[in-house]
Amino acid sequence: MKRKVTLKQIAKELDVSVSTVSKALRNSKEISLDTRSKVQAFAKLYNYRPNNIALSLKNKRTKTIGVIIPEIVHHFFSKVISGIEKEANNRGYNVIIGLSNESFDKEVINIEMLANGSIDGFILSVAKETLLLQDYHHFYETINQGMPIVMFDRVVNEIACDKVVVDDKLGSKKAVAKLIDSGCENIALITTKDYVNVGKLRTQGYLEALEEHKITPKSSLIIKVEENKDKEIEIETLEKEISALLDKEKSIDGIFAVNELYAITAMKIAINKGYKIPENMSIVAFTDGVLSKHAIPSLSTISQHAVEMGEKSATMLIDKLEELVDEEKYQTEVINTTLIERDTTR
Amino acid sequence: MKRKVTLKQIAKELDVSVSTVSKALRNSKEISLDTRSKVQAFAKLYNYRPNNIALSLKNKRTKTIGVIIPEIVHHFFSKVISGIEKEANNRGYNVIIGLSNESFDKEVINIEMLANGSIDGFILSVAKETLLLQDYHHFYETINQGMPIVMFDRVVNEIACDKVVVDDKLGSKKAVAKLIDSGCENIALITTKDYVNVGKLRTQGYLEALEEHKITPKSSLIIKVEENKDKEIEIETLEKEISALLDKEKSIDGIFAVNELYAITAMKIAINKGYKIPENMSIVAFTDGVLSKHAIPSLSTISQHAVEMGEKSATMLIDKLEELVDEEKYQTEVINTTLIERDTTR
DNA sequence: TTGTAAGCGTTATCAC
DNA sequence: GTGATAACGCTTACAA
Repeated sequence: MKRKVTLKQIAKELDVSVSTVSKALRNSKEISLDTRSKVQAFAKLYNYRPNNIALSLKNKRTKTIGVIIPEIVHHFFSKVISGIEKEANNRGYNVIIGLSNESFDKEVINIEMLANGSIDGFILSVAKETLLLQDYHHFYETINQGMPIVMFDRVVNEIACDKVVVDDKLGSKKAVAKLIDSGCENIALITTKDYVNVGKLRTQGYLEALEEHKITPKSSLIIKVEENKDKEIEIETLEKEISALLDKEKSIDGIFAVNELYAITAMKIAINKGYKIPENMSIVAFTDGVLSKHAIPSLSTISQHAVEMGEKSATMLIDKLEELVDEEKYQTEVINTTLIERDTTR
Repeated sequence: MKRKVTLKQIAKELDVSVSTVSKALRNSKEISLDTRSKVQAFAKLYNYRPNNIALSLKNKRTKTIGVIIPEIVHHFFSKVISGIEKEANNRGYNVIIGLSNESFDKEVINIEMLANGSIDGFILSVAKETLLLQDYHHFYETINQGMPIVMFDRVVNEIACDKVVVDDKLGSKKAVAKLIDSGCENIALITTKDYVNVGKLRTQGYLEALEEHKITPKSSLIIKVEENKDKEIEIETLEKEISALLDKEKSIDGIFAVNELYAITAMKIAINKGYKIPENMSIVAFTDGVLSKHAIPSLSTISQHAVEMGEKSATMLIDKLEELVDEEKYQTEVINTTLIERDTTR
């Protein structure tokens, strides 16, 4: 086993000084061509690679980005990460991942763990619990220490930092408009409670779309799901609510759900109840993922372009780190949504 | 903006030496109680946190694990990561992610990037291209430098390192046995080409299960999918093959597919052709994921316990890093598979 | 009880 | 053209 070789060892072996080796390897013309080639040959032979940690300490930058997300077993977030990773790697950065599991404490711990020199900046999406508690001290502290943050998707408006978001309201409007255009007149909404920002915005989009088309929203057509750590329970509860809704409101001919899973759940129940999709029931979901694509029938969705969100977040962060952009100026990038028409709409 | 405070600054401020501060913070009783509390109070006030990079350099360990996987937008891999992350965090380690995108070059680059001091050890699943090229020099070099590797799922048998695998053959046998037990007599197999190890093993399991039940395998019932970087094309091609197969072999009453997507694809076509599932067509997939769970009807699968694989991998790596286990002794952990019976089997 | 100095691996500055 | 030295932030053996 040959341990990693260091400058010191090369210097000793070749009987020159460490600084000579260092310069020779960077091909400095301070050093004679003779020495240079000798050193370089030796380094190559022993497969010398500079130690990143030493470089980080010296340069006060690690060339790595910290990413904190609520969960990773989630199509949207893993897509965002793949976007971040792609852009980061292109620009010579590594990516270190922390999971908050939607917990405030884990988010704080993860941030503290990474903020002590391990990374140059954060890209993150805020945990639900944090949003609920509205305790943002860890973000403020990080920013105060001069470490830049880019928030994506679940952002905190009042914090001064770069942000990458989707136009949730507009996305919803597109979805609902599609349903209306294809002839739906009684469109149900399946959304989350309002404290999750995106749920709130998507609900607004639904309402506005109806109003713009002179349709009076009826609260009896809206289900607001209480989220549960145990998804099974959440979905079971939702199933009952949907079933009751469809039994009571026979006129429903369209459903807009704020995420794939709610939409799939609704579709399953509708199919069981004998609805023909999309003939007498159309469905659109926010958030495009594998589930929608491979469902039978495949679901029409609003795509959030997650990969693009990741890329954009990384670009913004790295630009700031490399001072290509004014340190004090914060931007909010809005990523477009697109309607993907598949088999649940006419 | 208050930049991060260092030992040096505290020392200067309090007019003591750096080492006194260092010791005081670690509550060494070498230092007078008076000084200790003074230093600790000051450190607390200024929210002092030791710089991880400096510690890493000093200790020659970073307390971070490098994970290299083929893709992250993939239920199995993201589950494994969540397992790794959980165990790593419990033991005070961070996780840094590299994606190979199934490419040999990207795998090599990622490993080289991280192997230069950034991490203490690797957990990885080998890229398909690497498997195909059978060029493993980057693994050998890493191990030679004294950096431990744990391979999971897609492993290279000939490399001496710890491994965590699933018993693919046995898992397949369970799946096929289930089909046979529930009355299927003509079971089709949808698998990958043999160079992907898991595809090969799963095929073997299928064959053995048939033989053990005195059923003669028929090659006409087997589809070997040519994988394609463009999944769309891969699936389109597969759709045609399945359709042709079902048209030709009317007696098929069961399908075993080596992954979810192949199974879903088969199911879609079978449904279109008027088969009733599971009444006259049963389906089981290897690999449990969201797709299976939420498909309509929901798919019976063989679960690989991905989270457990991740946890186990992390445990093995960290045990080795912390020398709780013999450095020279390599183990292969086999994770059990379980049959999850849902609505596509009787 | 406190401080000095060396060392982790690297690079930049300056002296020879 | 080469090398000694200091510095990045921290710990620790040893000296005072």
